[in-house]
Amino acid sequence: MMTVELDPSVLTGADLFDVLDAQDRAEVLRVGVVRRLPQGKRIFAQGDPGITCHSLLEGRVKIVQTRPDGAQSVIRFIGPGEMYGTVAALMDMPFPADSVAVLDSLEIYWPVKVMRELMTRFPQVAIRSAASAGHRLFELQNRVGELSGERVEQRIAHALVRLVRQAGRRTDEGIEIDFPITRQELAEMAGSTLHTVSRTLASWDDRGITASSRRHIVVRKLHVLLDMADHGAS
Amino acid sequence: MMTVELDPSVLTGADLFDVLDAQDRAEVLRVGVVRRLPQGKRIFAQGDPGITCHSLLEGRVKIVQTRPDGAQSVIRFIGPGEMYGTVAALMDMPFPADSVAVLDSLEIYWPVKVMRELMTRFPQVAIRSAASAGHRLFELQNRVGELSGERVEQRIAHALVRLVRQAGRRTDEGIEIDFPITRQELAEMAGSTLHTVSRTLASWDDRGITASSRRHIVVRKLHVLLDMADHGAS
DNA sequence: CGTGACGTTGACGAACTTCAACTCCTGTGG
DNA sequence: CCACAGGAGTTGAAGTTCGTCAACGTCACG
Repeated sequence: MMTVELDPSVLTGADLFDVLDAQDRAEVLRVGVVRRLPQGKRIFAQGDPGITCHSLLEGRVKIVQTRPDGAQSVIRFIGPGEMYGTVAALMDMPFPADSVAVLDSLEIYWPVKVMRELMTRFPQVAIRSAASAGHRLFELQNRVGELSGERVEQRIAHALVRLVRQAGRRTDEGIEIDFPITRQELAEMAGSTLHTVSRTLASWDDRGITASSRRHIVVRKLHVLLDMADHGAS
Repeated sequence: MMTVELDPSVLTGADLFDVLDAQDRAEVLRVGVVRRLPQGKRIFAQGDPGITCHSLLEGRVKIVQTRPDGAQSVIRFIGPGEMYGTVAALMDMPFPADSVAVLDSLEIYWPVKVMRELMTRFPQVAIRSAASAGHRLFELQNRVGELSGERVEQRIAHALVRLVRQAGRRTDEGIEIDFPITRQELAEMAGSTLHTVSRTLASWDDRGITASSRRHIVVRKLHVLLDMADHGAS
């Protein structure tokens, strides 16, 4: 494992730590371990004991659940500044899903024991962490609602809207998803198959709603997507 | 609104408060409002500002999400001793779903301001609350996985297993769901329709797996149900 | 004893998945 | 620099699951 030189500013964007001043951030950094994650690297595995809390510094990580029959679903994508694995670790439970780097990435992690100390010393960190868990709770509640009633096209629209919010970058072509994503992954977000996603994107491309290519999606007409997401209007 | 005479022991079963001694529990009770909930009463509505934290003392409450097209999904059922509405309130957000009493029930609630004070004075209450939110997070994550790949029968099996764990009562006939539940509600838990649930239960009844009647379900062969839930074996 | 809410059952077909065969990139090693 | 291997994507056709429509039972309660 290599050690990487970093100055405290790398934690600036992190939800959990931007409430701290530079000195405290330096302290938080000092007690964590920074490491590179090559693309495809599995950071932790579903079922492993949750003994580490992670925060992404650069790149992109996906959280994937595998079911007994082997089918996978993408629970969420993690961007720079987001924490993951934290809830399981703090609750002393096994990780409920795998986490995999989808890009060459950089993370910092702490043994849960250390994170607990940090949270005691810096209660704002604990509060932020709880708030983030709360938001995820609501988001999952919405997803349960979506998955249990909506048609596939609508669910794919929802998934894509979510990606736009989380990883959308404005360009003159429209809003671009800023990391490479496959149809398979989009299917695993929407609870569908890569075939159906492929057909759906093809149709949206035809209608000028999106412009998609290999592992790359640009949303050209977000309003249409939003419409589909909550009316189901085609 | 009527006031109800209660002694502190009513909070004994409550996850959140059984860490407190009798005196502290009495204090917690004193600052809350106890009220009866007739069957069908809506306690709070999706979109309402979350300004109250609730705990069920007796009866049964369902948390239901309504989507723009009018379709509903049952997010969870609340039993005695469970909290609800708390996460939204503490996060100062609108309630993300309706809550409705499915039986004549009894609840206690606190303005969120008061709950925050209680949590400051009794940090164990805050810790319990966070742990409970964490468990719900994992449960929802699993449900997302289930809803996005599994076949209907398997999803209904999951829903029923969940009900057994939460509201199962051993009888000599098998394990009985201890509150009245309609096929419609089971369908809304499993992301299906009352028709499919009706057919599925009929088939299970034939095979001796369950014994269902009007708003009433007894599970006779839990192992078969568990098998179906995670193998998909029929 | 009538009026709703709840439940059942059959027929039908749309929506998707599954299967299969092909194409097109992209990176790698000879 | 080219060949080729494997990942990613496309597209048609076949097959199934399940939702939808419709009509009818039945239980509970006033």
